[in-house]
Amino acid sequence: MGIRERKEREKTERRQAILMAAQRLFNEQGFEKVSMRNIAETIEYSPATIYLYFKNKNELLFALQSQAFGQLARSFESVFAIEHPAKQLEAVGHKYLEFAFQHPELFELMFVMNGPMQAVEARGETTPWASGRAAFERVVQVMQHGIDAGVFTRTDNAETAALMAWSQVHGLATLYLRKRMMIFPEDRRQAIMEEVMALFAQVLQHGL
Amino acid sequence: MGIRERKEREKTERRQAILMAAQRLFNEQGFEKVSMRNIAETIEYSPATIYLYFKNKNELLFALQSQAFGQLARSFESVFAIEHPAKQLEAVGHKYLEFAFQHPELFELMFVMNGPMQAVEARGETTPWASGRAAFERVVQVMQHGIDAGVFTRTDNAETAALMAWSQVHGLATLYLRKRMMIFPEDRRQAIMEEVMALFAQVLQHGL
DNA sequence: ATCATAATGTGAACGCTGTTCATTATATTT
DNA sequence: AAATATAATGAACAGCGTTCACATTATGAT
Repeated sequence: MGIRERKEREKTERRQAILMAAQRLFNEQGFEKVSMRNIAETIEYSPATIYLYFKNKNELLFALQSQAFGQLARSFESVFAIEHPAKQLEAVGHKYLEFAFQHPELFELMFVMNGPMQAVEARGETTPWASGRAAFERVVQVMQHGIDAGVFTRTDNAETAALMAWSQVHGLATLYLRKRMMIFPEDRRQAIMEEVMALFAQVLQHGL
Repeated sequence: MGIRERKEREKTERRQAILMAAQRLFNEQGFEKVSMRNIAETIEYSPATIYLYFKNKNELLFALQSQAFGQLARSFESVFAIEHPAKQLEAVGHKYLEFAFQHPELFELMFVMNGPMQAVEARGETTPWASGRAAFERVVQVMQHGIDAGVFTRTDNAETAALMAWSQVHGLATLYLRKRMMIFPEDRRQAIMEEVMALFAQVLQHGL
């Protein structure tokens, strides 16, 4: 009897439907419109029903965040075709920025919102933050490649160097997305960001 | 008749009392507890009364944010005593991190929350974001000093270079405060951040 | 001192939020 | 067909920002 299997399959299908509805709300309406009631409405369920599939909103956001980090990590994959380590690292940085600009609301979920991380904390130390770690690991990999190739010689710690590069680009992205670039004229913001990216690439080579 | 003056003074005093109450709530209870109702309760007023002194919550947050940026800018002042440009810049970075760690909730208000920036947007293009600009200007000043002294030679654009340095430290601070350092073991996080800061200082000198 | 006017403060309400729980409806098993 | 297990829901709670008709208090003019 495949009833048990069908039930399970249907259950995960409904779970996925909830996640997709939430993702759509994120992308189309912004994170502020992602309420349990709005999600419920788009899948034509009662708000209470969602709680049969997710313990609470934080867990739902966590699941969504994990998916989003998967997307980001996948978007990094193409850069492994590039050989020159410095160019490769630069490409990762631009992929990161591209993702941030194309999915600002998902980016917010991944790096700004409290909800998903509270879910991680609530789960205790048993389950680490796997999706975030996996995405970061790709950058570490790129950095290690540069160290092994003898292009980056000032450190042998790929993790620290990767975090430095990540922080640089992440800082730029968040300052922009959180509207803190308002100190610059609107028509100059894009150009300034590109200048910063170019300057950082140069600094990595020769210093400032 | 100094009645007019007294009235005005009393009005600004009450406005200030509201801001102080809000600031206290920020620092002691966290940004989530800063509700109009909680602010009203701590100054023993009705929630509706606050709207006689601030158009809405966003404007209140904006006023608070401006004060906080003033604090940050003031905390930068001591570094101007340092002569060597690289050391000076490094000191600014550490002051920034120090501020972020000592006032995480204010930092959130300054760099993460939407409210205050929505107030800026609502005011239209007439009033720029002065408090943020002023704080950034100090970093530009430090960077310009380094360029003029011939220590930083790879660019003559102090603003771009300042934004690069700001982004680097800001990215590190936000990743930490937004709990995205969870990919590292808890007891290693502090050390890793210091390693990144040290590495960046080194990279500014010689590249990676 | 009395009265009109201006300034200041408030209670109650609206629609929104996440979440819980007793109840109802549906599907499966006996 | 009856009993049981699964799935879904309506209603409620306490919180949120905000508005507005109303009440209170302080000022100015007579």
